[in-house]
Amino acid sequence: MRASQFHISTSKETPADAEIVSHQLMLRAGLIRRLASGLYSWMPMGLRVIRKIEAIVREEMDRAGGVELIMPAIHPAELWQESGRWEKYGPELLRLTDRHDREYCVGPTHEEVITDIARRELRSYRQMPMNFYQIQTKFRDEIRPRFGVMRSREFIMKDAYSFHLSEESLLQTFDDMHTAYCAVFDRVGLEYRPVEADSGSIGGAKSREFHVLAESGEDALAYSTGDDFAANVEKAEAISTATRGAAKSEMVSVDTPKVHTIDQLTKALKIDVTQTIKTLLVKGADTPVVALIIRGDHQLNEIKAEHLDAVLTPLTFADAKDIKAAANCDAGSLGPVGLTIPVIADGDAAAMSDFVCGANVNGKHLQGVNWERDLPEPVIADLRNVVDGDPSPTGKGEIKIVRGIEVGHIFQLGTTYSETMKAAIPDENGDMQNMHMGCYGIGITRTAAAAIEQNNDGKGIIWPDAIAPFTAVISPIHMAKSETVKAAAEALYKTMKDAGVDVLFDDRPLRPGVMFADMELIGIPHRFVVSEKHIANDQLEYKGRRESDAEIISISDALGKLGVSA
RNA sequence: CGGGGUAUGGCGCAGCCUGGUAGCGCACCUGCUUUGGGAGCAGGGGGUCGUAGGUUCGAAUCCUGCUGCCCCGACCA
Repeated sequence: MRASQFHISTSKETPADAEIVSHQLMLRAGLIRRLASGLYSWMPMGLRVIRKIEAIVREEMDRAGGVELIMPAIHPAELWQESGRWEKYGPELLRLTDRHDREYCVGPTHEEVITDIARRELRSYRQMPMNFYQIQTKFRDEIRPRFGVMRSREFIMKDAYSFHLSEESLLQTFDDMHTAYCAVFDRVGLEYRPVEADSGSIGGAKSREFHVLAESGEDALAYSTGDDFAANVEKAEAISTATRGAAKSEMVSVDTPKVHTIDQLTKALKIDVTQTIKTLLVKGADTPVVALIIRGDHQLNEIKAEHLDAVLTPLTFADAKDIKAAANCDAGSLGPVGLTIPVIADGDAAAMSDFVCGANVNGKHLQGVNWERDLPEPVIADLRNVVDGDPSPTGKGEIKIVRGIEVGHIFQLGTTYSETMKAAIPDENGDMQNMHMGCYGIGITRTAAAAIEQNNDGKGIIWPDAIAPFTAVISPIHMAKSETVKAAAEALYKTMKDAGVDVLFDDRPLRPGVMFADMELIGIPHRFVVSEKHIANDQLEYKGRRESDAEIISISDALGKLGVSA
């Protein structure tokens, strides 16, 4: 591609409302342009990255036995009503009505549509297993789109759905997909980690997320130093090893005016945060509210809390009125002593003795509180986020926390959808069996952003070769003034094109500094500079995007730098 | 959804407090000079100052409504 015939649109200035580096660089490099909140155009330079990621995903999906199709972006409401998700999915589902007053939604995911296809198309166990996939634009009406294409409303996703006669077959495909996903992210060239995850609203049994490791990631991941355990913090089991000490103190009430937070409490009473507990009231499934107890320094894991039978789904914190009704005080003075509502405590909180908590009287806290003696033994459940240094749930090593960007997620759905949508198939004996399903997603556009998040420097993006918009750039110095430079650059361009290199020929009549800065911002991994200086010796200058210095090489060695031959 | 901020040329901003009819940098166009790390000089084009209303002789500026966008929050015990 000749730069003069392409569209390059770079900017020196960082857009004011872009927060994270990938968003800033995508805008500055002219990869994307914003149309409206959470809606982005992929400009020619950016689209090349998307196409390359798609190609890798497609190849690995095909290799793993996937079969590509494409489904509509707009879905009839009936299908979603049939699965029950028309009501369950909530406001993220963009609904619309056509001229005949029929209701539709813009597909945020395609379980309903594919299940409908499967129940019509798959009529014999002999056709199983089947793994359909598509690469397509999705829409989710996020409450708060941010970080550019990292969390946009419209985005490109590869979604695959597998159908099986048996659970064993599903497990096999799940493993195959795991392998395929690793192959994808290996090829894309990113540092990533597969982790155990909660399956969330989609439902189903087991799921695994693929995260690109990056400080700016929205997810916290826990891994073990002792073995290969890795899980999203949402999912990672907190192990309580503490044993309760004997009660040493009497329970006393102390005045704590204006103390509403754990931080204020530890300062006011000059105690360690690990002697305190937090009491959180949430709406209950059978009672108006339920009390959840965790140690003062721990954080409630909302996913774990939501999984408790006693807790209303979705998890909803009690409002001031509910709190007043249950404990006759404000939120800052809550404690478990004397409560008549269900009390569920995290393992570590239940193992405490002589602890401090709110007195359920505004401006008062209780010290020296002990389970059993001062209040009933609580129901014990895992309620908190794991923290750095926790023992690994596998019993080997301890937990470390890193941050990641979720770029892939694979689920075992089981028969959730096939049951509600009646997708059954006769087995060898002619008995109808609900299909077992799996689903597997990769955020194509998010992967591009994650790649930048992980690979950039002060000058701009540093694309991994596999997904760079162009693998190499030829930068001729003052080509307009030098026939020899022009001839040599043209010749090199032809050689590279003929060898199948995805090369950009920067034939724009620009000063060298401008060309270099542009290409470094855009992040082209390999640069070949053709100039009068070296041309007499049949040489040119090569520089890798990550390297600080250029090297002088023979023109005939240029292709070798890219690992290709003519 | 709650709170905060913001809206001025394609982009980034100043002007607003103290009302007098719009300016800077980048980008763009023309010319000359320059030419291996985002050139210099000269000239030029482009803005109903988000929108609707109000106050005023006069509104980018003051007031009100609306809308867009951004940030924070939705973990507080």
